[in-house]
Amino acid sequence: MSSKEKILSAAIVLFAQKGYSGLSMRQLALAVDLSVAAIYHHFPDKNTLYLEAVRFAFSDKEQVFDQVWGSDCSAEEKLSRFIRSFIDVMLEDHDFHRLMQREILEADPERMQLLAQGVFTSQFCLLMQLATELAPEQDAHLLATSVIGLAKYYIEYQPLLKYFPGWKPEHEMPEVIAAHITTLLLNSFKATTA
Amino acid sequence: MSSKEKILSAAIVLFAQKGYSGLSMRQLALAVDLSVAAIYHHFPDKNTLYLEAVRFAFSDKEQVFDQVWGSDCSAEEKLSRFIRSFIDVMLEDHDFHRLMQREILEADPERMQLLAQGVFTSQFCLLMQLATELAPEQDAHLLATSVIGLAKYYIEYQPLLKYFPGWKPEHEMPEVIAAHITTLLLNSFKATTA
DNA sequence: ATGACCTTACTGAACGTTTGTTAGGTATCT
DNA sequence: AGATACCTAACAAACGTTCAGTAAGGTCAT
Repeated sequence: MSSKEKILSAAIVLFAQKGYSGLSMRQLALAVDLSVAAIYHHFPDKNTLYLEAVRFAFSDKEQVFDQVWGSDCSAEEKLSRFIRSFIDVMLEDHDFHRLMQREILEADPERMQLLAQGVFTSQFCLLMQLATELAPEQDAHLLATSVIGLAKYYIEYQPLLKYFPGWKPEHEMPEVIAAHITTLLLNSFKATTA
Repeated sequence: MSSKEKILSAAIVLFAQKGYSGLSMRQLALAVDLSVAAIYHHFPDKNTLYLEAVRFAFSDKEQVFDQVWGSDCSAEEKLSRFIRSFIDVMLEDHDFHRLMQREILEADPERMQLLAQGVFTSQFCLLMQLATELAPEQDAHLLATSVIGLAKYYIEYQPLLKYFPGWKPEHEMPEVIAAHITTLLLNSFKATTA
């Protein structure tokens, strides 16, 4: 792995942990065992380093779900598998998830557009297509958003949810969350088509 | 309004915008038209100022939904009203919402516990109770989470969602979002009890 | 009523540290 | 010789924090 890549992947982790202004160039330099000036040899300034780190983190997240869409099973089964894969990815790659949360918080319009069109569009379209298949007379965009929203919320708010009454350890298990969301959605679709 | 309150309410807005390390004491002092030392007269240091600001922001959010729970209508209608109120509050008090997002990102266990038990527990319990009423054989905690998760996601991810294909301006209207979520959930409940 | 005294709310200036960034120099490899 | 990858050392600016001082307001004995 080249120094530049080492810097980028360390930056992803640290920016995700501490945020843009929370991470100093010296801390990053220390983490990759280089001098500060060495970082400035590879990147013109902190801001473009951050942008490149974000782009780097998002670069290989596109084709994770190919096995889901490729499999030839029922639409219901596809939804179930997508939800499960989505939760797994988000739980696995925690840094990616937190970096994304920070980007959403920042909500810079230009970067939002880049993120949407450059990274997630194809997945979102496939999900909308699946939604249309399952509930033809409903708004596909709203439905696709609901699917992702349900899954994302369970993961993002885990640290808070565990302090609410009625919480059980199983509420943090991917298969339990996935099963709950899937049945919730499929039940809803069943009612609308009936 | 006292100087202390003026500092706190300005801090809420600015911490929500820039994050903890993104806001300097000098910037805050400038915003409230006081000297930096004046702030230190009211608060021992930046960290406790932040904590007090968070507590201040969350302090009067408890009894917003009293009219929802107080009204004597069907459980379905109550769910519909709660979702609508929840979305309205989150859209209205944007600073509160962003500050909460930042707190979740930080995910400090002690503060999560404080937030959960001190601020949101009663609302969450009422929502769980409603969920049990609507779908007795399902996990109330998971259901309550789903309700909030659906609503929150639509608001948090608005800046991103608008760049996906199939987006329409109406997807940002509170009544449209609320209606979609409500029917989605009620349909699901209908299927499970049938 | 007045001067002494304490508290409260603030100010300007400074403390030492950390920040992003750069200049100049040194190896290593083509 | 020139490009590449790195270093140490320094820069000004901004950072959180503190200190000494001041002006205003209330309290209280005289």
